[in-house]
Amino acid sequence: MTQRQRRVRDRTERAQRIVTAARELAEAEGWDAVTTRRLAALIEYSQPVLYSHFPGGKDAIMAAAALEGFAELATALARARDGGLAGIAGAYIEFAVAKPALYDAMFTLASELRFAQDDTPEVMKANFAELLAVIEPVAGTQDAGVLTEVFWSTLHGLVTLDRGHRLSPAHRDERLALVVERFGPRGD
Amino acid sequence: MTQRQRRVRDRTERAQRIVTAARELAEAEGWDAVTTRRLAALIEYSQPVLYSHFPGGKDAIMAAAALEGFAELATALARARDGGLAGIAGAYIEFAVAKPALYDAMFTLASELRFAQDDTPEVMKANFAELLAVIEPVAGTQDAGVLTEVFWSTLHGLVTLDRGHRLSPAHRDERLALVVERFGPRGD
DNA sequence: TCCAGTTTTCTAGCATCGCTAGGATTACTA
DNA sequence: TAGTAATCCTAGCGATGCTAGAAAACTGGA
Repeated sequence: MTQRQRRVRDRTERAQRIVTAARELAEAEGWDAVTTRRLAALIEYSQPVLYSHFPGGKDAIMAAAALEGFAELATALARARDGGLAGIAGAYIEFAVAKPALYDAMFTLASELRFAQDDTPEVMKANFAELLAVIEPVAGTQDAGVLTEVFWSTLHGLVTLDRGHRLSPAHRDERLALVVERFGPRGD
Repeated sequence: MTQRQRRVRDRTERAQRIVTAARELAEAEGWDAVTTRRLAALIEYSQPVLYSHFPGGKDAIMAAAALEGFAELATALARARDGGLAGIAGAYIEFAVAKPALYDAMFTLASELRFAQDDTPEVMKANFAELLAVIEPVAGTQDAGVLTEVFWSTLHGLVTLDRGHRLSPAHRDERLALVVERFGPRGD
């Protein structure tokens, strides 16, 4: 029986190696360079092995990578909770800059993952909860949930537009300061 | 000589037909369905003809479509200038909802077009100018240019996250109202 | 009107992609 | 050790973007 346990352990290890290889390759050369053939070569197995682990194919591998990303982003945000608005906004942007391919998998290329659904994984909701925890104290009379959605949208927009060379690189810090000021407690 | 003129006119007309066909197909079935073979069939010419018009291939065709999009967005924003923050924000989101594939070509799939460069087309700058014109009166002591970048990021984030089913569909109007309130003139 | 020369267009094919069927190999069971 | 079951690989399918070289159409001067 212990042999059977070793076999399933080997399988999960290999699944992890696939996702890790995909992430590294994506960060190094972009998701377009992540082909099933290159992945198979990296883990030193043939192509169909990938499909025994991820029946959904390449999309499923990207979704698995994205799920890891959500978990990592959630812990990064939790660590920055004490920093208030500026802290959590900075942590969010820092994550997106440090792992751009992963961020893409999470938000722009995730055709499989859905938010605000019943089957939405907990790790995905955790990110929203972290943002909400920081927004709530400064929401005032406004709906904290909706305000969190807007706050999140601003961060996401800053990240994606900046990466697309749409924003002036010189004003990066200024933008962050403005976000903190605009989403801070109202003066009235 | 007039025959030569007719020939160049035919060529530009055909180039336009290519871009138009690409846009219609993209809005109907997404950019993945826009293949060079289907485009060639739609304009009733063979595949290589596309490359005589757009040496850059499919990416160049998407870039041409994106440029049309920037022009159309600029006029839509200009028309909404009198509506202030709420008007222009609503016009921006309405454009993105009405032409989602075009919006993707402009912002998420445009690997060729660059902002904030010397060779940035005027139509792309015009969009920023329209937003700036509305932000400027409410910027107060803050840098209007940077504030416009943040305001734009918020709109872009709302659009992309909403399309990715990341935001609650029920709160769409509430989010817009919150944006207008947060980016309006400060109360102090 | 006919015939070079130029331009335009098409046929055919290359390399690569995601993905899968079917056979071969290995490991487990009795 | 024979039979069964799980595992893996070879080979190939259809489709993609793109391109070389042949074929066709148009041009302008005898």
